[in-house]
Amino acid sequence: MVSDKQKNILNFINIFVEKNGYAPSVREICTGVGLKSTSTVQYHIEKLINSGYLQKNYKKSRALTVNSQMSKNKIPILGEIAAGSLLMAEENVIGSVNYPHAEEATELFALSVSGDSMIDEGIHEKDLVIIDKSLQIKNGDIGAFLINNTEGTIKFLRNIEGKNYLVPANKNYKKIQVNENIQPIGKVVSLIRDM
Amino acid sequence: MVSDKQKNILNFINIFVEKNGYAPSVREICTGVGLKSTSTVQYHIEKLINSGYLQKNYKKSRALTVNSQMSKNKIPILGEIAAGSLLMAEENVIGSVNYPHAEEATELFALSVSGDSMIDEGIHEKDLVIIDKSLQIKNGDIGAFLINNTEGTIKFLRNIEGKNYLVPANKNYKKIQVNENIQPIGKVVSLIRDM
DNA sequence: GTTTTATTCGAACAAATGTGCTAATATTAT
DNA sequence: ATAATATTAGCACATTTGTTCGAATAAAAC
Repeated sequence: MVSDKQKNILNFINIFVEKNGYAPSVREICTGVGLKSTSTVQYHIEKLINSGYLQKNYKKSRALTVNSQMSKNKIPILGEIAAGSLLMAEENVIGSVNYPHAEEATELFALSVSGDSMIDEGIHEKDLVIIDKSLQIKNGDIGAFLINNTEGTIKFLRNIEGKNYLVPANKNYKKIQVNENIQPIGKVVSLIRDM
Repeated sequence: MVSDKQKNILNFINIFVEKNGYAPSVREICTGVGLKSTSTVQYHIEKLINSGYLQKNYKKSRALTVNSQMSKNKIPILGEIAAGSLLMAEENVIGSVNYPHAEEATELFALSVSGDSMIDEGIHEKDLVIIDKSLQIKNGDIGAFLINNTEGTIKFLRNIEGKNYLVPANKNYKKIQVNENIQPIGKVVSLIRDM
């Protein structure tokens, strides 16, 4: 739907806004992405608007706004992980949350905790955990895992006598040995609880 | 240092940015705050810049940025509450954190949790709790309290047989009856944990 | 190959916008 | 009252900036 050049422009705008606190002018985008004509930039901006990535205010300068889904510091909240569905599929997004530390929001998402299997670690039901897909889950880390392509869960990953286990922080639950039905999603990097 | 009109202008800019995603032009500020001359606005803008409230980029349109301390969604993190000191005194601010739900940042601040007296509620040492000074702490709420003007603490407030107690969520600690040495700071409304 | 579509450029225009200058008025200090 | 300071206004000017039109080039489809 959007070409590389358009992604390039969107990215430039994002970085510009992040750095300067206001959007670039058409001509600043020109030099920023290596284009010589303002109308070429207009052309791409219109495409980005039609694709829903940008918003504009007619005839106002620097009145570009990047739509929230792809703006920095804002990451999607996923609902229950549906069977076989792609994790980041849009139909699973039930909201979004600002997350100040996010540099690259693409690797991050939030998941609402269901169940009490991590209660002893102070992770409650309804808490929001931030998951970084780009970070490998190491021994001792808390990670998000997908079981049988059906169920999402938050657990400790622990290596015991050479074997990997998903270990809950609740005596009422048992640890599960990692097998081919369990795939890692990402490392839990943060927790947000509203009261 | 800054006059009412200048605060008025700063507030207008803040709201405008919040609403539109980009800063207002000089003439938009004119009509927004009820001034008829662009140079009057320039005059006030320069004052606000000299006072450190605003930043500007010379000859660029809509290139105003509100300095972070007074921008929305950003609230101060306080360190240990020093004896007798005013809670929000600047010397106690050790950082700041973005908090998406903040409408009026003035009533909110963040406190780093020390100790494990609320461990059974999943509130750990080093967690960041967001406190709303404008919300009264009611029976059953978790609140922040100042004891003997010296020590800050997070506890449940519970009314037992007509008397108010600060109740920890940890069997190793005892509840404390509320007396004149204990003053409420605000209600704990959120928790952030980085791992 | 031809046609269609996507992308780029150049130039010109009108509007929006920041700035500079001078003067008038209001407020405060002495 | 007088002087100093703060605030406001009006106007003109130079740039910046978004927009538009036509045409050239590149890429993709047929």
